[in-house]
Amino acid sequence: MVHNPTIIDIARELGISKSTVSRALAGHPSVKESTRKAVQEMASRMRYKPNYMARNLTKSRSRIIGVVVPEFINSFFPRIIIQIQNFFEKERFRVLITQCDNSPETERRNLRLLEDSMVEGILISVTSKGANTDYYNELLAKGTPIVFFNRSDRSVDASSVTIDDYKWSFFATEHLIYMRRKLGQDNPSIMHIMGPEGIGLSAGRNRGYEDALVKHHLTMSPEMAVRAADITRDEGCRLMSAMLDRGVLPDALFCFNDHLAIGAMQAMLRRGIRIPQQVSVMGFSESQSALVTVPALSSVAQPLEEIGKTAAALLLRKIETPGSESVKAVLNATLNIRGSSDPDALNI
Amino acid sequence: MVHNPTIIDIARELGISKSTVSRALAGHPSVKESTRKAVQEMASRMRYKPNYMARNLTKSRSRIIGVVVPEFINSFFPRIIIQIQNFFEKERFRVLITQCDNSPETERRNLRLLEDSMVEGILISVTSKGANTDYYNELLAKGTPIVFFNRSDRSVDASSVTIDDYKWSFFATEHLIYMRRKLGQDNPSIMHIMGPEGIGLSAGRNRGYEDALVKHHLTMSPEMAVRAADITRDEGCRLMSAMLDRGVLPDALFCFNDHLAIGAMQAMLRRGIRIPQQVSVMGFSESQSALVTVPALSSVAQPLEEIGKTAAALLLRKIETPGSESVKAVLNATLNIRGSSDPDALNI
DNA sequence: TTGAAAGCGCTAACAC
DNA sequence: GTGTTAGCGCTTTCAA
Repeated sequence: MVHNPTIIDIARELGISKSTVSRALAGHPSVKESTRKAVQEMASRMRYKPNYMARNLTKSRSRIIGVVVPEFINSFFPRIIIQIQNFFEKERFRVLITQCDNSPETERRNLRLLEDSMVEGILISVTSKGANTDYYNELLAKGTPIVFFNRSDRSVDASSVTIDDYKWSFFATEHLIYMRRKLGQDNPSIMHIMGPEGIGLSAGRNRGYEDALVKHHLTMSPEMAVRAADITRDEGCRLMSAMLDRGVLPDALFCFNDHLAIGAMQAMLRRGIRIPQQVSVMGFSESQSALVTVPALSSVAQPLEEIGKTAAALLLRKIETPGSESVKAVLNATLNIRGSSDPDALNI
Repeated sequence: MVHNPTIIDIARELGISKSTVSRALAGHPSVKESTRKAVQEMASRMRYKPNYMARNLTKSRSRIIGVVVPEFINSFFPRIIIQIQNFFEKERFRVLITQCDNSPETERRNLRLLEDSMVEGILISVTSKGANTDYYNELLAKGTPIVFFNRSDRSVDASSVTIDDYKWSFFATEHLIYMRRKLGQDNPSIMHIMGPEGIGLSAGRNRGYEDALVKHHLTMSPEMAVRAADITRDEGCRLMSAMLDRGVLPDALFCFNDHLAIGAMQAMLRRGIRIPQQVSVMGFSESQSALVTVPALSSVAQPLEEIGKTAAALLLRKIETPGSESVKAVLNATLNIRGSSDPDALNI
């Protein structure tokens, strides 16, 4: 490794002191125009690069922010992360990304890694409800701001950016009811594949489903709401197959997410069940595969860009204004109606 | 922000010098057992955390390695990155991940970011052929090791981890030929949607396709090999539609990647063309959606875990043994035969 | 086995 | 305007 030039080298070369070089480089107003010019020229001539470790040490700042997500195999979190990176690149912060394979233990390890890396703030989507609440609070108490996005820990006093899962789940279910009634089924049976207990969002989405049934005076049979162990395609396939094996065919199906919905669709299509004619299907939080299935999968799309930007902006504010109050931002989602629930959209 | 305890605090508390504390914490053998114990206890009692910026400054190391990928919307790169992170977590390195939206300019910005971050090494999958060769060489000359993975810049003298795109593309094409001949078509027409010129891999995959045709004495009509502008589903759909509009229906289709293949399949299915009965389809580099399409898409699967681990290990070696020679690792891939090319696999 | 002292590269009072 | 000096928190000679 070649020795990188430092401000001392520049100073020596120019016969001035390193403080002046430092000030000149920092654009400090008290530096004479001519010397500033000279310093800058010499700096670029010597290919000088500031040593950010030294700079950060003196300022005792790291200019790093940390991100923790449950996974990044699906495009969901990566799309948000891109926004976060774009935002912080402009602010001259580095972004340290960690993912925890849906494991709360790994999430904890990741938080520790970020803490050890002296990040100035953390953006996190919680992996498992309540598992690391103590750590979030500890970090906050230490003065490290945290902003939750998508999956928040509501028991923690921090900013968050989410959508109203209850509301959109309600709308999604309502849409399914409308579609079946349009076909003349006054009392359609609506099945729901619930998300795992560990995911905080599951409860809200489940309540939305239930309340939609209540509003439309539909009977709520417990066997129609089944709990998923994870949120994969295989699990959706397994649960739907089990239901069909019991000889039950619902009129519509609302799933916690797209992967479960796609698996369930595959299980049905394999048995010759026609979608959406016999069963209307609706997923949640728009996956990449939603447009690949046949028919295309209806889903609730979240404003990923806005989530990322908003969360980043909220975090920056906390970093720059330590005492500032927390904001719970609730963004709007979109109901993307496609062929899996609406016969009129089949050609799309 | 509360003042974090430093080794000075520990030293004062114990009435010893900070050098001793430093040595005790570093596990230096010359420290008396009893003082080492005392220091460690005090350290954990005070919740001491080493300031890595200070430590790195003195050692002039960053313990950060950088990763540059073209995108991480698809699961391909994230799966590799996870391996890289796991590997380097054990080695107590932080991993700085950047993605460049398939833009060579952004790739350059990312490299600069990594350079400014004083990373000790870089793992990169090249976005656009030749665009930043000068920068790679510059970094190498400066002493920053680089390891290419998946998409390498062959003109640069550095380690790389890839698969033999030519070979697997050849096999994939051959498989299509076999399948059509099995159906009695002695001279099947095999269409190829080539990757963009900018992607270095395109050439190798294209040669594999061509040579397979040659080997099997099939005529190679230039109109059967069309160039994709990008590697998206939409582009695949567009190109296939154009082909069909010209009244041409190939017997088989080999695509640069899965997304193009899926788009092309959609274009065909929409017009009632039957896959694999009328047209056999084969993608490349296994996407998440390959199992979601109906029929499921045949594809060439790359050993993502091994790619990640190998690349990480090669980089670490370069970091630890600066002079060590470069290694061009070529890993094995797998032909995943599914319903889109093989009628016998339709039920899978 | 330990302490004193120098220094990693930079910033920021405080002088002049 | 610019130089001097004193750190930021840690490691590492060199002495003792």
